[in-house]
Amino acid sequence: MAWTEERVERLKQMWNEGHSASQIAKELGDVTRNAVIGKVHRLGLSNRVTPGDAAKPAAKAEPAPEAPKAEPVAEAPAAKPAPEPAEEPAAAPVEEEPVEAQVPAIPARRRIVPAGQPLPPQTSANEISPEALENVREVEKTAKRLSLMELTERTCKWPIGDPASEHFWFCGLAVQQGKPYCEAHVGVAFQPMSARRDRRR
DNA sequence: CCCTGATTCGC
DNA sequence: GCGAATCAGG
Repeated sequence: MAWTEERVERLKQMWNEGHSASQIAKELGDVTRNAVIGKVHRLGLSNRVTPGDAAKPAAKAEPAPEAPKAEPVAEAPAAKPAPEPAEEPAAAPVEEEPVEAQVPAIPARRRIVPAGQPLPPQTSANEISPEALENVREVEKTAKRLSLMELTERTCKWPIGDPASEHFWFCGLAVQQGKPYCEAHVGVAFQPMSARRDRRR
């Protein structure tokens, strides 16, 4: 199918609205995302401001053979439109991003746990947001209940139940890209440092 | 592996 | 002009 004015118009609109090339392709029909991207470029659109895409150096295939000079670019600290958490990691030198807890929040009830493995993380209710916890409970009802052997790189590895009992399995839902857990579990597994300090005592 | 956009180049 | 193939990155 050709690029009629109508379709081009639709393309422009959607592109400017922030839809991805594949989304646009699906919407228009009879075109691949490649076709859309190609058209976008020929139309001179392209570098729109995609949320989540702070700064993308678009150089690669044909790097200028010139000596790479370090330019003293006055780069703004990239004011991210993140109106979500009003959390401030105190006045700490931000190295990368608010350090996340790499390990599921372990219950502080270790002392009453008989010898053995630590309890599965989800068995405790600490300072995680109630909504998140509620969400997790709901999600766990639909868990795939995978065994260790059934886990793959794209299945949520959040443990559910007592590892020593028969009623133990892994969530198994689709993981959030990059993360080891599904969305719901990522929500309770990764806490900002600020929220973790001084739990005990 | 899923996805994103960017670029190249034969058509 | 078109877009598949490919590349680069998340």
